[in-house]
Amino acid sequence: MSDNRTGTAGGRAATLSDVAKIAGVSLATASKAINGRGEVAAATRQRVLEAAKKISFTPNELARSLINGRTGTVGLLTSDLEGRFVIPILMGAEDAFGAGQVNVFLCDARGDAIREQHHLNALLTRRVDGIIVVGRSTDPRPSLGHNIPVPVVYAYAPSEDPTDVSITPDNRAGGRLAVEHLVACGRSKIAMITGEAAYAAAQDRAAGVMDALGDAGLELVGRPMFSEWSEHWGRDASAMLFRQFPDIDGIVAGSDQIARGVLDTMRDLGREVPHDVAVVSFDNWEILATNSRPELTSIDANLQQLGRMAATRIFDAIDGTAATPGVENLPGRLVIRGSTIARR
Amino acid sequence: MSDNRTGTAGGRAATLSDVAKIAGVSLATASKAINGRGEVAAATRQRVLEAAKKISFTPNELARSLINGRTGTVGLLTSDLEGRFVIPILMGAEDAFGAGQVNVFLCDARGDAIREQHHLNALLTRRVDGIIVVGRSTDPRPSLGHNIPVPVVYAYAPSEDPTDVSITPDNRAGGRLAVEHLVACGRSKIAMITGEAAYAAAQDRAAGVMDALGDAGLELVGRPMFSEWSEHWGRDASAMLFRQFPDIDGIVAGSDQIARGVLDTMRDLGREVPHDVAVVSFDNWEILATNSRPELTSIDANLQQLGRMAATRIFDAIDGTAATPGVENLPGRLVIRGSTIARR
DNA sequence: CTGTTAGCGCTTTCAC
DNA sequence: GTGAAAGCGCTAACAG
Repeated sequence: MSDNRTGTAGGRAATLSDVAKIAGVSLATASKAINGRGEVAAATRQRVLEAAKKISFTPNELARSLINGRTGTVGLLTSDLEGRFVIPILMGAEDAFGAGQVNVFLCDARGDAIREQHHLNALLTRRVDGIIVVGRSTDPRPSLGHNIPVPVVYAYAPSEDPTDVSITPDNRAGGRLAVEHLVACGRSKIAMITGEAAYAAAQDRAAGVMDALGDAGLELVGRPMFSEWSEHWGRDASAMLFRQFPDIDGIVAGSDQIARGVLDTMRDLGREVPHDVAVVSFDNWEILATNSRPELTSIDANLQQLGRMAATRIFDAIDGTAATPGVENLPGRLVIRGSTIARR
Repeated sequence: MSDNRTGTAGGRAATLSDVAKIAGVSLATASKAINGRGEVAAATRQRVLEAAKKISFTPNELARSLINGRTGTVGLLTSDLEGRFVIPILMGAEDAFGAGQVNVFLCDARGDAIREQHHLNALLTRRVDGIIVVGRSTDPRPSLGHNIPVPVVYAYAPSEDPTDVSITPDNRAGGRLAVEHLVACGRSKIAMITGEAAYAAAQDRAAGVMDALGDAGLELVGRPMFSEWSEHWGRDASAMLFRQFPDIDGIVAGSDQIARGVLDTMRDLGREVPHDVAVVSFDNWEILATNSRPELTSIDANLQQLGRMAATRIFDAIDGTAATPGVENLPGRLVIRGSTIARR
């Protein structure tokens, strides 16, 4: 049953010339037959394919890559330890490339510049066709520079260098979306509880909230409350807020985690969500958003699409279609659940 | 400033023969100098290195791999969509290999056997040195078979085939750990709320709980409650449970999510945690465990170590040290927080 | 239609 | 010490 030189462990892997020998043709013909290229007689092709199957020949992509200068691999360089952003982006990229067409090297730099450099070198040495850099916040990050021989796209965290290609969520538009939805739900006393003021995401979302409130002829109740991106802060801030402004009827939470905290406090305070207070948040992290009471209306950043777009940019750049440099802002989408509109 | 053939985009990448030409030496000498091999005169080596730097030469790993038969890459084949398990495992593997030494292809099969096969082929074609298969539950999964020319290790989900090498969390030991801790905290009326009975994780943890209760001369209050792995179920089940057995003083939750639900209900019922009821759960998913009131005592599966071990097994296999086939159970560790011992 | 030949970029004997 | 030459596995002209 077992051939003397199958592809199985132990013996060296079958090569194209093994196939050619067995099929009784030349190397070139075997190559053409296997790749469906050139004009090969049907019978010959058949013979070659059979030989290949017999010794379970697997073409060596390394050798191919060496010739055509393309490896069909892409590096994903990330500092997103939790994998919360990077996984959807990776999936989007795989989708865009086509499963199995392109493979992705995932490198976790753990927020360490030296480790990042190591990984970058390794990727270049492996001759990846392109690199997607995924940051862990939407704050601009240092550019890898322009000495990189392959296209680079920055996803989630844009590059500080405006001549790089970056794609990042449009948090300002997201902020607008949140408020417009609350207003559409008949709310007019709206407050905002969000994460650390140092984060661009916090600032951008707040700016969008302000924009939309202005457009609706409303004013924010109190000031945007910036602190931790945590449930604890959501609980504490909302307690504080309602002590001062008992008539609030809508809250924009800077993240699903914060919103979870807000819901807790509403419960403690005997305020019913969404009847008394409607809550909308950001991230649409399903594990948090769909397990609360009620479930959270949240703004999804469309990360999978972000990944697809990043992959497409890489592709275009490889094909010579230079992508327009600069930061592209990808709008999010509102996912409506029970925290703004009661289920029946 | 810019050289005519730097490694920058546009011109073709610098090759070793470019370096050799500039340094005025032969290809062979340049190779030796760059790799610190053979006896090369110090002055010559210096000259070569300078030439390399000048044109920013990056060795082509493909060519090297083609020669020595090793690529320094490993495939991580997963069906864990959320990345909750796979990311720590990936990090552990990177640690074991050494950052930048080995790169990891992350392939998401999305629970689809066909996609998995595609990815597997792609990995083999790329000549990875080994494959780590990461399942999304601890239930045994189908083997990839033994026709694979590189070592394969199954992590998290073991292979159904006992002649494969698998590493999986020891959930039974985890169940013991949970009960032993509750008992140490002085609890004796212990109940269990967990996820779907069809999951090995649910069964194994329950078995461990029973073991430890027996050892302590105790009996479980009621029967283990199996259903969804969700906060909702945690809330509902605990409400039901306390209606029937009001004197429960300890609960083992099958996951942090379930525990979160339990905490919610305790709050609604006016039971204080941990004073009236102590709660211990599984997964130690920090985002859930550290944001609840009180924070959750939880059993961490040591996934990062799991990844390290998987990587080590791969290494050993590559080096010819065949790993012992079979399933290895990795014990978890108890992380104590406020849900079992009150903070002061 | 098929085979011969020349590489892709690099390492590695083995002479000099 | 250094270099010439062979070859990793494959593709791409070009002849036959």
